[in-house]
Amino acid sequence: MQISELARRAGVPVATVKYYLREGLLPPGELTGATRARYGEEHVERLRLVRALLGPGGLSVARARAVLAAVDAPATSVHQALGAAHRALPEMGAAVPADLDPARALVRRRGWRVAPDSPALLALAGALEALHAAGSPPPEALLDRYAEAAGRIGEQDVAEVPTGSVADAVRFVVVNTVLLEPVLLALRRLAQEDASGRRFPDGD
Amino acid sequence: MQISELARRAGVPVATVKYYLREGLLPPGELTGATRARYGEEHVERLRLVRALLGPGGLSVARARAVLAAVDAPATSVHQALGAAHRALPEMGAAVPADLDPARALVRRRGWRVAPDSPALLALAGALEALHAAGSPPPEALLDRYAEAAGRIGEQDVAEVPTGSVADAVRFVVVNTVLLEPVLLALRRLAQEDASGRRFPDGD
DNA sequence: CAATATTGGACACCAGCACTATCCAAAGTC
DNA sequence: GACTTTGGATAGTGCTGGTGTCCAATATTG
Repeated sequence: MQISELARRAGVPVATVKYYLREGLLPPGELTGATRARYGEEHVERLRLVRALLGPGGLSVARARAVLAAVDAPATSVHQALGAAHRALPEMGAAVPADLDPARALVRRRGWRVAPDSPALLALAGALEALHAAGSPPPEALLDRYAEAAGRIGEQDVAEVPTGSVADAVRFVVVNTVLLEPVLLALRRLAQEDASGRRFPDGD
Repeated sequence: MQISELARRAGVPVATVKYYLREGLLPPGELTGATRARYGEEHVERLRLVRALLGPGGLSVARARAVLAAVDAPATSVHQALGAAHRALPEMGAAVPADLDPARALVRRRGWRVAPDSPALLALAGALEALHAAGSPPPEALLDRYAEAAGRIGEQDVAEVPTGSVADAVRFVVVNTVLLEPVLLALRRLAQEDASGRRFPDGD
């Protein structure tokens, strides 16, 4: 198929497809002449993935490129690939937290073993600092419950990873890590809404 | 104190403080002359809150304005105020999901009572659609576990809300809803990292 | 075979966002 | 009285995620 059909199939303007090709989010089609290239089913899927990562996933183009590079890279082991995918995915607050200790303490209380320079650890420290600066330092007990709930989720995320093919595993991890985030946040808000309705019953 | 001291105290450039004043994120100081205004401690706190919402909280200026308006609005009941704050906080995917049913079904399975037009419900539907489009439709069981974990968190979020003053309650809800999101996401990634290390033990 | 349409590729351009810089006259400060 | 700072207004910046326009080369159609 040609670019116009590819664009139509994924519901994306042709100009935007060209943009993604330029940005390296989409692999080039097979050239069949100076002004003709052929695209396949896999391009349609990839394009849909790109749209999902950029839109609901909330990734920037640059981050999506890094993430997709991790997806494409031939990996040797699942764990290694997961690590690469995770590292490509910072996306979290860019602020450089001054004090990692509260985050480290929380992780230690859970008994989690994580890399000392894990981006998520930095993000956690930054988020805790922001809460402090905003005048609402969260009590330890609350954080522990958050961590417990997050632990369940992370456990389950990893348990679901398919072990058949490394490539499949990586794709699975990337898609689920990114695209289940909005799901989780939306569910939290819905749960809050429900709980609020039960705790403060009135005619809104 | 004057604008320069306010800016210094919060670690923000003066030009940026002026910008926030223009944008209505920060209430104007008390004018003491044509070219002089006085700011108080509450401006420092508010400015820090604004920075936390815009930076780690990930809100846009427009969204932050809406959220802060909800914080400032004199509310009559806690539940009402929470609803207003929640509604000011969409921030979630702007895509208009075509099919709300999967999201509704998930909420119903949990027994949650939420508004049928809740922004979070739309966000959930959109996120589920994105997963589908990306070729990784999540199994129901996985979603149910996510919902269960989210339920615990939402429950706890609401349980912590102070009931003394409505204003305090609103501020608490807004700050915690927004600023605990990055905490939760970071914790999930850390839990994934830990679980991955346990499931796929090797020398990274 | 000629008229028309489409393509890949290059480049310029655009709108929105969060600031940032400059300027000004009025008002403090030393 | 010189110097600095202020609030307020306006314009400009850098970045991001696209769009629009143009081109010669190639299909496709009549």
